[in-house]
Amino acid sequence: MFVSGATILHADLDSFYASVEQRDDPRLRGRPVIVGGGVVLAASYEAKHYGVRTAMSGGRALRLCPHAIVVPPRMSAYSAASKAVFEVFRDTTPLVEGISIDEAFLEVGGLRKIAGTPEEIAARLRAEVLERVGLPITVGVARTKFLAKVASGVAKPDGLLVVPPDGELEFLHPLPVERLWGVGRVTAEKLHARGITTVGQVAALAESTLVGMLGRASGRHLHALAHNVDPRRVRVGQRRRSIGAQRALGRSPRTRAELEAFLAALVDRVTRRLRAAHRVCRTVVLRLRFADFARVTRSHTLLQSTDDTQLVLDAARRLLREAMPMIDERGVTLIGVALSNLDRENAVQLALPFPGEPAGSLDAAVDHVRDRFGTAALTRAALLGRDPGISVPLLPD
DNA sequence: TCTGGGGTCCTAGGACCC
DNA sequence: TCTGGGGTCCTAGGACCC
Repeated sequence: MFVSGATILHADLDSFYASVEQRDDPRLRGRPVIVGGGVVLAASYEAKHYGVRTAMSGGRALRLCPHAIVVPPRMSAYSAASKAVFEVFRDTTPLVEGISIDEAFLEVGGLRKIAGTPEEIAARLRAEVLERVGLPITVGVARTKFLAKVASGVAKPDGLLVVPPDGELEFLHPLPVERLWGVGRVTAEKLHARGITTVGQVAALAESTLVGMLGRASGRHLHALAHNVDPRRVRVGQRRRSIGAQRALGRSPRTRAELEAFLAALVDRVTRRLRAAHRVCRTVVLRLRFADFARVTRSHTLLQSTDDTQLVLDAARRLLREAMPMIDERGVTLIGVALSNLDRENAVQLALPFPGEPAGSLDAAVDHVRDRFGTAALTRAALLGRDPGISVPLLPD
């Protein structure tokens, strides 16, 4: 069925973590609440009124709002609240695309006959989230995802805003460029430097001009958004593309042994999550941050996908060892591990008679590849085997 | 301002293939 | 010995989002 009109909802919980805290502790209601410690993870609207913002340092936040109440985060409570809210989403429509712990897109275009107009559905959704979970939520309704997201941002907090299809550019063009999804500090500064502050001014530029300023992808993206061109559908069942964990270390120097212990704990955490999700990874990424806040990554792609703690740890240790000179020189303040290239098998593994079972010998795997996929696949497999200690002969065509 | 933890996507160069 | 075009994969870095 072809659906037109403003049928996409963007539902976004307001100051999510802080709202959960205010819900669970009546003494916090109506008062400025900051969730976090070193940095602000979330701030209630009472705190935002004083200029407190997410990701701000705790010290600065308390200078802006000295009487704020600081509470430590309770991730399991937020996770449970998120699950309950997503249940309400899925009771509203099967077409739910989660974006993060506290926001989602909902397609409601097919529900007009049974559930009413998108605006009616959105109003009911807000009432149900409040009644069933006890949290305020803002909903933007528009014809495109991007515009629905902009609408919810403008309607916050605790609001509902519908952008009618015949009023899209009138709504969009007066807004500041920072409202565009994908425009952060760096891009905003580049635009400001050329005197561009509104979406309308961006829309007046040629795509080639924007590409010249911001690069190909960003330029095209921004050009499309400024003209409200966004053909993306609401998609269910989007899978995660990486899984990571990290730990801030403070400024005190760390020994190699301490770093290895942190690394092992991180690898244990991410591989547990990997297995719980029934996924496998092929690339292990070590993340480091130094005292001057510069960041680097070092990565290694395994010959075969795995969910094994020890194999991932071996790779992570090797990366850490190679990075030690850099760490000794600059001092490390954060260590992290990410697993990516999820569920990407390679030719050798595909060719094994029993996928997941270790090959008896690499020679056997090589024979399988040649027999079943031909020599081209074998050379590809050989490339993947450039790991130290593993040699696969490169055969001529 | 002195900074957490979890993600996504894009770019660019080198190595290699057909 | 020098020459092409189109493509994939890996690695590293960066901007951005919540």
